[in-house]
Amino acid sequence: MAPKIIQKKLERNFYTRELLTVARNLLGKILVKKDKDIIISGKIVEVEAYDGSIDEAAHTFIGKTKRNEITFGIGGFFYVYFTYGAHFCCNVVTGKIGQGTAVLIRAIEPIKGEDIMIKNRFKRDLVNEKEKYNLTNGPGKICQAMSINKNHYGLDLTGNKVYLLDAPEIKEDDIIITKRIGIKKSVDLPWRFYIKDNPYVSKR
DNA sequence: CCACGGATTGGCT
DNA sequence: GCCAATCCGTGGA
Repeated sequence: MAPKIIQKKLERNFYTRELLTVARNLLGKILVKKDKDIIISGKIVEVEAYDGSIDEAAHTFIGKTKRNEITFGIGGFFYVYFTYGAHFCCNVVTGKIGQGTAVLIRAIEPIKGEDIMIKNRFKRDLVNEKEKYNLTNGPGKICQAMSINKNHYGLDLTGNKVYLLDAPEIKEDDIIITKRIGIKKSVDLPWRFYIKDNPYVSKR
């Protein structure tokens, strides 16, 4: 019998490290949302880092506000924000108290509950192969697929509603680093990381 | 295939 | 009042 892979929840010390280290190491980890007995999960395949101390695109560049205050706490909490009057996006808070650093999760590859994600996104069955990848290849799409919203703001990722499972590190050669997308300020920082050739990455 | 613009809430100046 | 860490539909090549 094949050995069962033990999936261990990431602990506080994973998140309290430096922003870009956490961002890169988030690739391949499993994002899980548990609501009663319903589990939805997916492998993280694309992320972007944000650091308000030097990065004008970060929500924390203007300092601490009610909206972003969770990111000034210790790493390992969930920062969910609402934007464009329509979409939620989710982030992992990193670092130590007072920093205002977080990693935006931009794309995941569905693992569990794909049928629920399809229903949440399209309210119907898939009509073609393309839609399969259109399920979670963007930050707003992830939140719609997983039903993540303002109720999940500030959740502790070492808790049991939303958390991350450990997984083997992605090899250096399989990580692509580029400028971030969809922003207008600090556009040249190479703080976007994604897994090479993964079909769920939001753009090539 | 690509480019463009509308939707629509809420945070901040 | 401005505008956003997005998504989707439309229209043209």
